Amino acid sequence: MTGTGKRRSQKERSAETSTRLINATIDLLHDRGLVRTSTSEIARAAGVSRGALTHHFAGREAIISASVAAMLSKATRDLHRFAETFIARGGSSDEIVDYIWQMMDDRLFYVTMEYLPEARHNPDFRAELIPTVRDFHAGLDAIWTALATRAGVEPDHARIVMNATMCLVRGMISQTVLRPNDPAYYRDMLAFWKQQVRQQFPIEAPSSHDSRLKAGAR
Amino acid sequence: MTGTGKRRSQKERSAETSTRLINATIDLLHDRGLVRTSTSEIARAAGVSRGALTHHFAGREAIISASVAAMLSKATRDLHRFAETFIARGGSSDEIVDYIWQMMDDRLFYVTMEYLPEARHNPDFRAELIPTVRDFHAGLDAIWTALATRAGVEPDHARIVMNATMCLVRGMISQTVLRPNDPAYYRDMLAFWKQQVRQQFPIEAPSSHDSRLKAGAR
DNA sequence: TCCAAGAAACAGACTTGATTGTTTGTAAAA
DNA sequence: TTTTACAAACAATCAAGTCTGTTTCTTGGA
Repeated sequence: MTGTGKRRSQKERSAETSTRLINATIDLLHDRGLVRTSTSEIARAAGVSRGALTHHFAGREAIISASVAAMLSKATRDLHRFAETFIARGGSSDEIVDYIWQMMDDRLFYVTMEYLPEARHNPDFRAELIPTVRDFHAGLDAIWTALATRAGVEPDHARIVMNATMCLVRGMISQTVLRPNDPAYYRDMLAFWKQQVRQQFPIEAPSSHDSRLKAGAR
Repeated sequence: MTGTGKRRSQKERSAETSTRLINATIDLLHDRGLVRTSTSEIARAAGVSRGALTHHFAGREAIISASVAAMLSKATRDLHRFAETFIARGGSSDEIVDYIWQMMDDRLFYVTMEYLPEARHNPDFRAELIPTVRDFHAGLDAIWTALATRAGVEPDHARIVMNATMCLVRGMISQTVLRPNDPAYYRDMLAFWKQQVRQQFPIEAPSSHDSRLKAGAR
């Protein structure tokens, strides 16, 4: 796909296999879970040998950690991109809640649930992740402070609402595991929350943007 | 401890070792995590042989599943006990939120985080848990419908607030993993939430009950 | 420009350690 | 004496790390 021609620089080869391995790792974390994600399975899913994996990553923990960091970095970039357009067009709080749900429901928090226990019990693993998580939250902050400024609300208060939103969504996705196949439940709860948030940021709706995003059907 | 005398019935012996094994399993799930909880470790922590474990439980999955179910059942019993006194004395919504936080922060949701990934990827394991989880939620319902009736609020609306509370707390405890040592953060968020819930149940505070429960310091 | 070392990227076999389920043996209660 | 509760050795599996070998690219001098 990428290298159609025969001759590729080592940097290109290296970068591609790294990416393939990392993508395969995220896929496996999501589809089969951390405990079922062995280095052999990763190599197989990436279409490379196990030797290639050990060449690029020091060990299992290293490739897991790198993959999670890559996923978080991507989410952070997306977040900043969203913040830009959001600020430019003066979006509503509903939009933010919808975006956060979409983002978290699109594998992000499912994968997070996989590695959280490991992060809890493995200090090295946790320490390596915390900076990336901080960056992610900085991205969130950019959006919410914009909303707060526009609504004339204390940034600290906006931050509480932001964090509550994140916690709520985390909890909702956690619940999908033992309460599956109930999209209406999650839709209604998100609707309730959007209404609560609206009350915290009393802004006149600038235009009727299409915020009819549905909570994913699980 | 339990059996000081020498001669005990087989039923007694059996029940005690079972309990010891289950308690040890919960302890290990909480302290070291699911992946680090081997059957040998469980037996060692329970002070019995691995043979005893295999005699009482069909395998690793069985003892994990039984232990989690036991933990949930205990939480459900506690919930019903709380509901009784809560209804009797006409407690406030703040009390409920505090109780839920306490309960979830007292190992319940930390252990839950350990097995959620397994439940997500292992249909048998999940299927065995769902009924117990349902009972647990029925216990919650008892409390919130009492509050709703007293406040003259739609039970369905109370249920949404209840579920949102559970989700929020789940998300908060999830976050403690990658945002540790910040008790003020969790305290403030819980305070914010209590205020939100209060607005949903407009009741005159019957008496100044002592609701100054602190969010656990993590 | 071409051609050798040399280095980097990859492939695959091998070793070791841990863990699970199984099985056989023993003590205690029915 | 028969069954139940427990103990401990055993066998098989599996995954992670290590190591050795092969291919592909890079580099520097003729």
